[in-house]
Amino acid sequence: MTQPAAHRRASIADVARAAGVSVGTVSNVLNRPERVLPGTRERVEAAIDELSFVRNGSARQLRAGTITTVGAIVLDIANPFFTDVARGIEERLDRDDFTLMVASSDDKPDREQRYLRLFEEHGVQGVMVVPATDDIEHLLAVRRRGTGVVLLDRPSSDPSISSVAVDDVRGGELAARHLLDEGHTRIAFLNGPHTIRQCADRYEGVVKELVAAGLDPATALVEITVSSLNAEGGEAAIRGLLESGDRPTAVFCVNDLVALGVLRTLRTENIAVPADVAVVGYDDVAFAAELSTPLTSVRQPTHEIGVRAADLLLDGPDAAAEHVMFQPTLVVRGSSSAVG
Amino acid sequence: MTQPAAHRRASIADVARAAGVSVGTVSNVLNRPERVLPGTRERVEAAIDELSFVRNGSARQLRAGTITTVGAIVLDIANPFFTDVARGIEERLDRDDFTLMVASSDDKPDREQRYLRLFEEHGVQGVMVVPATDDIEHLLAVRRRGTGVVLLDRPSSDPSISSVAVDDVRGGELAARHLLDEGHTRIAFLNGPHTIRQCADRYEGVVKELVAAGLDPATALVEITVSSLNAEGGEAAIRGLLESGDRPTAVFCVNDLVALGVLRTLRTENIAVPADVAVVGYDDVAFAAELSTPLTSVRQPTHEIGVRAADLLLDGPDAAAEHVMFQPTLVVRGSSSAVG
DNA sequence: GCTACATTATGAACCGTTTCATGGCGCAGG
DNA sequence: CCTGCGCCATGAAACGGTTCATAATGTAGC
Repeated sequence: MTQPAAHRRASIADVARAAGVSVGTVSNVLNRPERVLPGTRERVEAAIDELSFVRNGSARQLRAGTITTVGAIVLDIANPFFTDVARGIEERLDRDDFTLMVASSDDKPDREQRYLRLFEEHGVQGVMVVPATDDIEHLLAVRRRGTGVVLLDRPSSDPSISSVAVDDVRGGELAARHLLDEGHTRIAFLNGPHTIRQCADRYEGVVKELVAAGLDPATALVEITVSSLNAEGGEAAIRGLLESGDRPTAVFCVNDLVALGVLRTLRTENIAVPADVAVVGYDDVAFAAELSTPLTSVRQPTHEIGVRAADLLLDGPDAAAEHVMFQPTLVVRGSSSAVG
Repeated sequence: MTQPAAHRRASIADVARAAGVSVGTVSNVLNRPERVLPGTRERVEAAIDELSFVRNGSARQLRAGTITTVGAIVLDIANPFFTDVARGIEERLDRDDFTLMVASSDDKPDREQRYLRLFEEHGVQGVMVVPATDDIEHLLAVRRRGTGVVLLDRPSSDPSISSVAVDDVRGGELAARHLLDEGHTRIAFLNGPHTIRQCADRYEGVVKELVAAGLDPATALVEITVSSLNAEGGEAAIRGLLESGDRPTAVFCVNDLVALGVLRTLRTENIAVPADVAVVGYDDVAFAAELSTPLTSVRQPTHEIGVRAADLLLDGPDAAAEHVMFQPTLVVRGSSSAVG
């Protein structure tokens, strides 16, 4: 009945007092109940209920040092690609009774830093990061200080940091090759900033393929940087392109959300897909196949990316860094091909 | 140059020693730099860099007691509805320099409990929860112990806990009313378990509307509980329904992901939508309008839900609990109506 | 030269756990 | 009866920060 002082949470000492035992015993009840006589244990448990005691995680961790949580920092929590990866991570972590906390950097380096620091300061076992910048020096520093780091969805430029990625250059090639095969010679690429490695790599792949086909990227390719990597960004970019007058015959979008915005806009503007403009997306999210014009997209093994990343992190900080690279595949549908 | 012992992170004491000052001074440099002479400050900062010191968040928090982080526990991190809400939360938190950690309960009460405990033990300012069960006694307990709690997407049955919800009974009514207006008299409702309040409420709304129209729910309505609240769940459920032989003329899905699975399956099976079977979803996610058969759906103000919830949490633990209830709207499209 | 006061730096107390050396106690074996 | 051992419970040290009363030093005013 008698609660401890107005706003202070009950501590282990309060419980000990209430149960008439020492703090050590309460701690034992909490952590190694088998070492405590059943009678004593019950008294302590009663006191815990009575005071509705909740362990102070900070104190616990301060002393014990470790915690079975890992953090994930993704670019955009509203992008199904990243959340599918997150589900893969969760599935793997669950097996080892680890927990996952997800944070979203919103492509912003300072937000990424902030969450990174937060995770590190709180002593998580490790962090999986989709970096918002090309420079990963800050991640190396975290790694050096003993926190596990796995790069998500982008290859590591450093041998000491593990990564699970998909070959984005190849992805760009696949998309470009397909559009070339369909007869397009003027392609717009609605891309994100090149500071995001995936964007730079996909661009590189596209250019490579154009050059291989004997085209001059300077004329055959127009790259537009979207304001945000989602449907709104796609919509704004395609509108700009349409208003500019010289409309390309094909649009390659850096992800399916951007493609969604493009398709939406083209439909509103009564521009036929793929007849007037072909559209290719990236990620092959769940709804891509069900759109009014089913979306051609570059598929990545999302779930598997998450699982492997968690694998690597759980291998522990002393395991040798590994660099997993998956290959993307192209899924052709109606948005880019009459046959699709 | 001389790093501290092999695997121990540098502590404030190490920094103090290296800089030739006391620990108190280091702490001041960290927290109130203006109180430290520039010269001293620089020496300390140099030592911090040198030792690549990172504050121990647990120790800091143990003493300081507070932390500017809030947690969110949603049912499914891969559901755009929840991540849109999360973005709303983030946007609001950002203004007050709070950070958000998201966890996914996967509809599982024990996972919800686990994350809840994790958040509470680590002393977050508050938690926003989409409860996986009808019983929220455990949330009340958290609240009583001084951690802020806001119910997300479901009304609070308790006056002491704030909530930001959308009228789900009304949502069910809107969907049912619409299908009745379209002439359907045998409706399948692919629903989640009634332990999830939203599911129970939407069911109630459907039944209400059927009764109001003079129909007997026992014959006019068949409720099927999906195995999971996503496309796979929807697919499995509709397959079961098709195989059972007596196919209803309309399917109402508890969310748009389930509806996506249904649409996908119906297309594969060459069943015309809405001619053979009408489909209505819930949430009006971004892609709903762009599907091959644009999806009729009950729209909820996702972003606004997140913003308001964060508002309430940031009001502090002593503010009076508030119960915000938004009204859903029906967006009619081609999946349920020829005119849509 | 002395006092009053402002500015900086100090170091010990404290936060709430876990851990571990220590001690009390009962019991079996000799 | 004594020894040795196993079982429980104890209480203090330790984790790494923050905070605060206090000390040291410098400066201004009289």
